[in-house]
Amino acid sequence: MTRGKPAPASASGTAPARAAAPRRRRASSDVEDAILAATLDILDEVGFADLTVEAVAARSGAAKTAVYRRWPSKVPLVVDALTRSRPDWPIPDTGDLRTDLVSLWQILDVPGHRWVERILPLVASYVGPGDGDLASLLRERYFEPRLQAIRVIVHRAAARGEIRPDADPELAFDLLFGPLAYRYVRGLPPDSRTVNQVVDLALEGLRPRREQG
Amino acid sequence: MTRGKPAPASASGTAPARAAAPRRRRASSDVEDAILAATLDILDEVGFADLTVEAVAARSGAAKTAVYRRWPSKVPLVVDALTRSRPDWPIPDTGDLRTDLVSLWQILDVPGHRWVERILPLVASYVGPGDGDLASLLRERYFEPRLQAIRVIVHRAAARGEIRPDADPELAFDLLFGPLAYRYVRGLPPDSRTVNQVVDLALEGLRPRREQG
Amino acid sequence: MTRGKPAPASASGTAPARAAAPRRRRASSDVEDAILAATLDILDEVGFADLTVEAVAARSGAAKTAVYRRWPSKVPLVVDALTRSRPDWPIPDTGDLRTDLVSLWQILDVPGHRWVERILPLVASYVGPGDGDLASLLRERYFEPRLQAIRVIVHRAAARGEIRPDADPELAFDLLFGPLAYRYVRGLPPDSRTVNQVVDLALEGLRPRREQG
Amino acid sequence: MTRGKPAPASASGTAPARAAAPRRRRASSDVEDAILAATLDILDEVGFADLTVEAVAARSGAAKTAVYRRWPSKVPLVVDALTRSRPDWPIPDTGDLRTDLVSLWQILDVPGHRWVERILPLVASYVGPGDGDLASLLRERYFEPRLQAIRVIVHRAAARGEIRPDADPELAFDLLFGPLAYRYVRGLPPDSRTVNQVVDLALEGLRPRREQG
DNA sequence: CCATAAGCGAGACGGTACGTCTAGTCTTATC
DNA sequence: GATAAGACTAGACGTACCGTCTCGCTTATGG
Repeated sequence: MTRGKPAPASASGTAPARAAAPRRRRASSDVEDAILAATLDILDEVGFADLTVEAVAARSGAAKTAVYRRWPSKVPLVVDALTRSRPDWPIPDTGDLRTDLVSLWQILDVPGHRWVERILPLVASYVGPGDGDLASLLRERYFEPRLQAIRVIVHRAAARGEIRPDADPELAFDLLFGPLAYRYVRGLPPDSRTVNQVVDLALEGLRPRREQG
Repeated sequence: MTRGKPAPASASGTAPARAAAPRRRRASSDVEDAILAATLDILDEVGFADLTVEAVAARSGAAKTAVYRRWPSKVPLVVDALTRSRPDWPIPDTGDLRTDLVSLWQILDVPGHRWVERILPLVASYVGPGDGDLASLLRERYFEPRLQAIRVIVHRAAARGEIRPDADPELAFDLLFGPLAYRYVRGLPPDSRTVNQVVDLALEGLRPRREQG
Repeated sequence: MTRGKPAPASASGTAPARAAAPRRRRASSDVEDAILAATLDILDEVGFADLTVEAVAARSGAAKTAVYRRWPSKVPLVVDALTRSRPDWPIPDTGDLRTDLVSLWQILDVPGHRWVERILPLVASYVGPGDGDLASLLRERYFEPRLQAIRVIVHRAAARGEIRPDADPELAFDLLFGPLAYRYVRGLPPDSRTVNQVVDLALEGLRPRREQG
Repeated sequence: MTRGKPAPASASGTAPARAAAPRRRRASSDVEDAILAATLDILDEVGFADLTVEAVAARSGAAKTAVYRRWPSKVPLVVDALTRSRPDWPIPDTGDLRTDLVSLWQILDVPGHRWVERILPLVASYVGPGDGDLASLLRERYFEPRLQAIRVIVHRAAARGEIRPDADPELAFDLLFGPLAYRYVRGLPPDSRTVNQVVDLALEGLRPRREQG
């Protein structure tokens, strides 16, 4: 038999009798925005592990169907929500490589940025090699903009003669973001002093100054 | 938690941009016929319980809207589909009451008739006392023609002196169709032998012959 | 990725530290009884078509899992609920066939009997030929006891010489229950007058009285 | 609503009547070993996200109870399984800091080592600040041995005069493991060339060669 | 004869319920 | 007393349809 509420069973089918129900329907992009906003809210409140699609739907006022129509499951939804907005942060250009790198991290790792730097690496670790499309999305929306910022910063520094011309920005990227992300993993979130130290080491290495003389 | 494909990232949605096929539109009666035909097809294939309006729309090539514009729900749709055609079957007139009744059943309960006698009683049981209009439709289109046939047959038999003049055709109707419909309910569809026996009993009762001598 | 609430994450696994939750668990047969009772309640309230497994679980205080562990879906559940109790009604023995048959129907079709005679034929019509086990259950629990009652009544009547000795009880069964069930289908529930008429006709047929003289 | 198989009609339930197999009982440590072994097997097969306690119990032949008696949930179980064995790997001592660091990573990140370096950082990211005991376990069993190895290596290098005496081993640790773990997160597992480059950069920084001349 | 309104296919919308899966708890009977 | 087995409550999962509602197009109709 039928699920849901049955029809009012009005006649055989001769009388149309539109009863003019008050239910409203939102535009598609409104629904999408509401879902993504609810996702970010819930991420903030309970974290990634305890976020459920059910709760996202309820919070956003959308039907579960509306969520699943757009995202096949939780991980792509969260990735999309966290990386939706175009990167609008500026690439630091202070004239000094060290200051640029410190500034970049400070710009990115802020509460107002929804803790993206904190949550997304965790989410990323759920993406296996089989999820090609999702991996691409992550690369394009998350890693690539950050990598690009490093490229610009490193390129400028090389132009200034601060570093050797053939320095690899991708390694610089890993060397900056890797240790700081690792600090979150270790349960010791990096403070500004740590960021400075990491940048220093990334820049200067462990060798004593005396060898350089 | 499985991963899965990411959203197509539908670009916020300014341009709907339906390009697609050159949509055709059919005449209203064509749509109606297609829907009813699809309903009967699907009834044959999966039965009443598993028939869905969604499938009817898909099969008929109509939009769900087009179905709901005409019928408020599944039950009225099925009733309409099953009883649409005017009763074009002949009322048997063999000169013998017993033969008339057996013939009547044989005329009605044929595969080509879409098993109406089998399915419709089930559908009818879904119609509650609150569904006045639908109940009326059922009565007019299904029960009344059959009852009328019995009336004619019984009247002729009474005129021939085969039965007592005050015999109630409505009871005769229940007494013929009831047991045979019940056989379907019991999972033991009546064969022609059973039909004969039912008619015999309906006609002669259980009394021993000796009382009649 | 875990579903549901995460563990309180107490320690590594050295400390069990059971927090002594107040949740209680019931014995298996209690759960079964609660589910069946809830099923009957809901059947009474909303009818078969609108009964949902979800509601049964909620009403009974059981988890949906507990329902599905025992019954694969709604139809078997309802059949089981409606036919669970052993038939404890007496087989009438008034010394008169006609009175026995009328009494039998009056005994069965009572409100206190949860309208079994009304609902179960509808439910039965959902059981297809493929549902062998369910059809068997129906036969054993519903049809067979009624058929057996007819057998006893008819046998006694034959012994008394009221009817001919070779009268077929199964046909008598169809001839009594069929028309009355059909009356429900037609939306005209039988009153006691109708029951009397059906029994009379089943017994005496439509033959004119003159043959009896 | 689909039909389906009826319930086995379990006879109201007076007699439980467990016949079954003659259950054997294993020693406690056997059970523990079996559970941990099953955990590692399943981790290899389906990864952390899709590992379930249910599957671990089934694979190990233990009851779920036996698992929950020892570990409160999946994360502690996995942490325990991955870090159970005492660190038996040697701390490299080649006389060269660079070679020591490369060797250390090669020793740790081997397939036979159950991909601990790959999986555990992911698992660790599930451990929140509230999970004090679990965080301690992680630190003691995973991070501390690796940190200690770095301490030894760095200390030796400082003694040899390879690096300045006040170099911070903890930063060296983050600078070595962070970027490599980050490579897994980015979906680009580090090959030996990458390990070399990371070590080089960690050691020499981005400074132009001219300063060294 | 052309404008306009009704009806069309398409399909997303908020929902309900489905039947499945796993979590973590608790009972039972066995050893 | 600890065990294996497994039923229990709880609740999220992802799917199927429900009946409603835009949305542009197409085609009759009526001014």
